[in-house]
Amino acid sequence: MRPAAPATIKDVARLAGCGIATASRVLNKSGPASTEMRERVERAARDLGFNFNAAGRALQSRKSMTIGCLVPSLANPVFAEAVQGVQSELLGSGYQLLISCSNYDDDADNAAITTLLENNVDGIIATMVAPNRSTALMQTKQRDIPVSLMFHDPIDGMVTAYVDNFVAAAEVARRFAAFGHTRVGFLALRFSTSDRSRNRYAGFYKQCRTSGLAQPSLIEISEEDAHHPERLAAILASYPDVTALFASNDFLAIAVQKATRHLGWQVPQDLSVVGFDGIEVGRLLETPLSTIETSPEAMGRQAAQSLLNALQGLGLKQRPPLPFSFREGETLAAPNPKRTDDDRVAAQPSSVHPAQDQNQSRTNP
Amino acid sequence: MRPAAPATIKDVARLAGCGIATASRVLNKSGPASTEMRERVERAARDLGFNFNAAGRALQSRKSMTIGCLVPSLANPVFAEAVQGVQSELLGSGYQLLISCSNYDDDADNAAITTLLENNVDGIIATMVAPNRSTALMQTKQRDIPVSLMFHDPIDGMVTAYVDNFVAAAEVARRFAAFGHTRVGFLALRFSTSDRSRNRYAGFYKQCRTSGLAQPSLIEISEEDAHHPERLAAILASYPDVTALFASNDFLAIAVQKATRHLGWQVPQDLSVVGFDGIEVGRLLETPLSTIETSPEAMGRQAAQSLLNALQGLGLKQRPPLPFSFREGETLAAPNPKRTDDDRVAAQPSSVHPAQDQNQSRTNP
DNA sequence: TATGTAAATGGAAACGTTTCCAATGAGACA
DNA sequence: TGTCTCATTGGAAACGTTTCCATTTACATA
Repeated sequence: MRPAAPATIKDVARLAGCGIATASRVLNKSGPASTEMRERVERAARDLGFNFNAAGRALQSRKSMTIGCLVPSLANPVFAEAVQGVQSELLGSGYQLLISCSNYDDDADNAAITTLLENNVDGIIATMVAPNRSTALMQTKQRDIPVSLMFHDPIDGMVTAYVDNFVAAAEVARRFAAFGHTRVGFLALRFSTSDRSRNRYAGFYKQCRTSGLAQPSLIEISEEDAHHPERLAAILASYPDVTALFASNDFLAIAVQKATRHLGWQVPQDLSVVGFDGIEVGRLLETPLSTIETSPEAMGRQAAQSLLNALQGLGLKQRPPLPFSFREGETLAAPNPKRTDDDRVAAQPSSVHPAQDQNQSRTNP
Repeated sequence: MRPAAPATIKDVARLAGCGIATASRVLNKSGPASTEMRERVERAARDLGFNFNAAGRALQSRKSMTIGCLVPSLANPVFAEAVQGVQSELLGSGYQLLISCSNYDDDADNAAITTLLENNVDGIIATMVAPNRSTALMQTKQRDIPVSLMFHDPIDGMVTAYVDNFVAAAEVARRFAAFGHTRVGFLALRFSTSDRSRNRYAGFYKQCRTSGLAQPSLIEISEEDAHHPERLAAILASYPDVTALFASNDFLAIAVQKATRHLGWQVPQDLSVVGFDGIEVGRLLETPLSTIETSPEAMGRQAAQSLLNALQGLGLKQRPPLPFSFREGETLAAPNPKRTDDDRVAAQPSSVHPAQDQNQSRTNP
């Protein structure tokens, strides 16, 4: 037998012996109905296994009951957890989650937003490469579709769920100073395309100066470098005077720990490392990672809450930044006075990082 | 000014000076049209910034161009990566991804499937607690909606993208035997609710017997235990004769490494540990994890491919299991002959795991 | 020129829902 | 009994699209 077409509200009305309008009112509890009619309709719906057809509803009500969510990648647990947070916040709300990933690509970002818009999403939650200059995002204003960002610091009056990257990064500089470090560095992966990374550097830089540290070295590396400990080791070796490194995310910080072993350095004796994000695995390392602990899930939840409020007509309101905390870990300590720079330079591998010069760029914020 | 209602195909037709049907044919390239008409319509569409309305389309065509995806949780990178694989495979296909998470809850699983069905998804990709006895999943048959599972071994003729857990786990037993271990254990988190975990144990158990090892100890722990190294340590200490442990996933294996430090044991000298999944962070540990390496992303891709094929009317076909490999790592070695059991027992902390008895259950597959 | 064929085109129905509005009926009050 | 109210109820339009089918047009052939 061929798949029986699902029952429609018409079928329910016919079985209940009433008009379609009445059936709709009963099933939606959206209007008056006698007790008897109510019972007849509900019974009919139950008997037929009736379910609303979302398309019909969406067409008529001009609401898709769907929320679009765009993140760079789900392979990054930070974003995956955020989406998880969004998802769980949306759970009882009746809204469904439409997902898109950009793989950190600006064009893909815009294409994804456009697609979401074509799918009539009622709202959008996004983390993008450049939300401030996304043409696609402009259209949301025109169409009056609320947008709630995640991770981004506030820009252009867009509402966002975030931790204050500037302030958090400054905290790291303060800790470095407290331990007596003077030459420090900032390690970033996608510095040019990540406003978060740039804000972290800015806050770090500012506080370094305030605390009397030397201007921090900005070390930008490629994905390739990050995945090859020996390459990363060579890069690190080319900054022999840096005694503490702030990595713009935990994965980078973990990669640094791994790379230092290639150099025969000890963390934190020879090099202190602090990460950002506070991913769970950082705790499990033999030397637990010192890091800025954030809650991506909370960001997802807050973004979802803001959006739901807006969708209820309560307005889209910016909330204060989410809290972060410094997780002590064991990768931050005072610089080792016994080891001289020469010792460390001597331990450096013979192969020098080929792109070393480019990577030594020291940019001001 | 209030948000301008988006242009409809009617507007396009009017501006192009043709019938709606013609406009539709041109825009969809679904029928004949003169070159001149084609130009007029396309120009009108461009000028109006026309986009199809998904709801109207879905209603008429009875296709939502939407695929539902249900996973236990996105906080687990294994599933997050799988979804990422699904997502990227779907990218150019015109299908959108609707996401749901069950948090490993059977009822939530069924509720989620029902919701997806109500949203008229054209197909479903899922990893569930118990797909074989999901009543909601039955409905997909009735409505002729293709379903493609991920991670599950084949059951009930359902199509699934998976690695052969039984065979992969047997490989671990073989490696244990090759290194000369005789007393081994299997550590599981959600043994009773995870068919994957059970299949891994079954394969492991079988091969242990075949290779002449003692019957492996089945050690089932709670989420709580896994997060508290001292608790896990106490549990491990209660299996003093076990020299090699197969953890049913990498996180557990990493937790074990961490817990052993509480006992003063060295991995792999005092205890060999092998994980399952092959998550990236395993590589970054000071002692890189030995594990069965799989590709969740590939599973997601394959599941999506199968579904897309089915959606094109090519039929839903089971494909052979995806490959896995044994990642050497450094947490598997020969048992240390110098350390006696007594030594190790002596190192065990005084506090004994309270639920120890229950956890010592040794079940046959 | 008349006829036939194929290509191009448009009208209109249908998809499933919500909701406006008019119609019905019952009870209350004078 | 006759009006008036108010609660129920149902008809029908509208949402934006696709597609069947009929009509028109152009052109080639007899």
